[in-house]
Amino acid sequence: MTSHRTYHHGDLRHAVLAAALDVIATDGPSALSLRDLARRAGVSHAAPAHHFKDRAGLLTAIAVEGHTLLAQTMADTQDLSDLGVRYVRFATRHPAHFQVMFQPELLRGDDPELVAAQARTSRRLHESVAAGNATDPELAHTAAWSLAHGFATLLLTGNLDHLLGDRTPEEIFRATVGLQPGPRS
Amino acid sequence: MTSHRTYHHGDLRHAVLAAALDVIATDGPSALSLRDLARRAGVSHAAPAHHFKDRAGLLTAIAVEGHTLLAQTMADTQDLSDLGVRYVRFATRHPAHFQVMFQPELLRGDDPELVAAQARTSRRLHESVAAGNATDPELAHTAAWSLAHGFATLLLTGNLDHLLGDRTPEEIFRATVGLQPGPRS
DNA sequence: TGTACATCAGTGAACGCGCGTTCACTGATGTAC
DNA sequence: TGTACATCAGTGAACGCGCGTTCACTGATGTAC
Repeated sequence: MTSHRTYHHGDLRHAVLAAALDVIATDGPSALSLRDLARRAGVSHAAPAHHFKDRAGLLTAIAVEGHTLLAQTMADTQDLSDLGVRYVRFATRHPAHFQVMFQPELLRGDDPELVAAQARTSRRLHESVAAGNATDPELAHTAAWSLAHGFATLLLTGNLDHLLGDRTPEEIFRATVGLQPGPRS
Repeated sequence: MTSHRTYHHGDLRHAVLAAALDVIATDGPSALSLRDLARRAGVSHAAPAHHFKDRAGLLTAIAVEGHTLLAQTMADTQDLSDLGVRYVRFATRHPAHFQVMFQPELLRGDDPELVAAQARTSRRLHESVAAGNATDPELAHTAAWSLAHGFATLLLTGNLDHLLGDRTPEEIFRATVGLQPGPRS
């Protein structure tokens, strides 16, 4: 309700990102259009291109942000199943980011910021697995990642709705992991 | 190269479905357009609507087919980790189906054929878990499904490419499951 | 403190494009008698 | 075996729409002197 319209938006980049996350969380990435985001941000239709060249640029920016958030969420723990819980937490808190960052065909795979952000997440995951001292760290890594990723994906696509009573997704995941112990050492 | 153009295509429904699967496997479901599929099938642009009212109708048909194929692939086994291997096999053999069938916002959720097909798959999964005699079948079911689904998803999005040497995805999954034994009985 | 200039962020009109949808039609096929 | 009619599958012209992109522009901000 800022009635004194300024010519400059002030923080259009963030406004467009926020609108995009909103659209993605509701209708998926395919529903995105730069014109629509401009409309939502109350700005002329050509303005967003100023900040993110095009759709792929915008989605890549979201993926970069997502990797940063994920790496943060997963910091400060060496426990493998706790890492999984945090992975699921990230997915529920940032569903739009999660949905975008693992769909390479939506992104500019060669973007240097993206490459760096992906590397940071990946390193974080590998560190914790290495600390677990498994016989085959690579497979342990894949198993842990698959389990958390599958749970998060099924959850976000509504395929686990029947489990959601009064428990949070994280609690359910914790219980699930309890049944499915980490790799034999 | 059938030069004698007939007015009636003969099997336009299948031709459109095949073209759609091709597009989805290459560029994802968002790249689908009925006009493009008509073009690929060599038919006028309004023809596909005759068979599948619209995009959602087409994708729902694909999801139904996918569930039927998945249920077939998973038939004839009671072993839980074998079930997972078959799940992964299905995903690699029918990547387009797999991509579509778990994205509810693309589908007509109330389509009776779809509901029935989903129920068949779900029943198949639950039967095998029940045979496993776990303390909490519901969680064992979720764990097994998450693991297989996560692996398949990461694989199809190219996030496990670094593991693919001369081994097939199924072999890698088998090794992964070996490290991650089923629920304690 | 004031002025001149460069840079940056956003505007708005215009364009061409591919899309879904509608609609009157036509050719092919199946069925009744 | 032949004819008449209904039904079905596909055609092609037309429409309106939202999109991305381009481009000359204008208002706001920052900096040098």
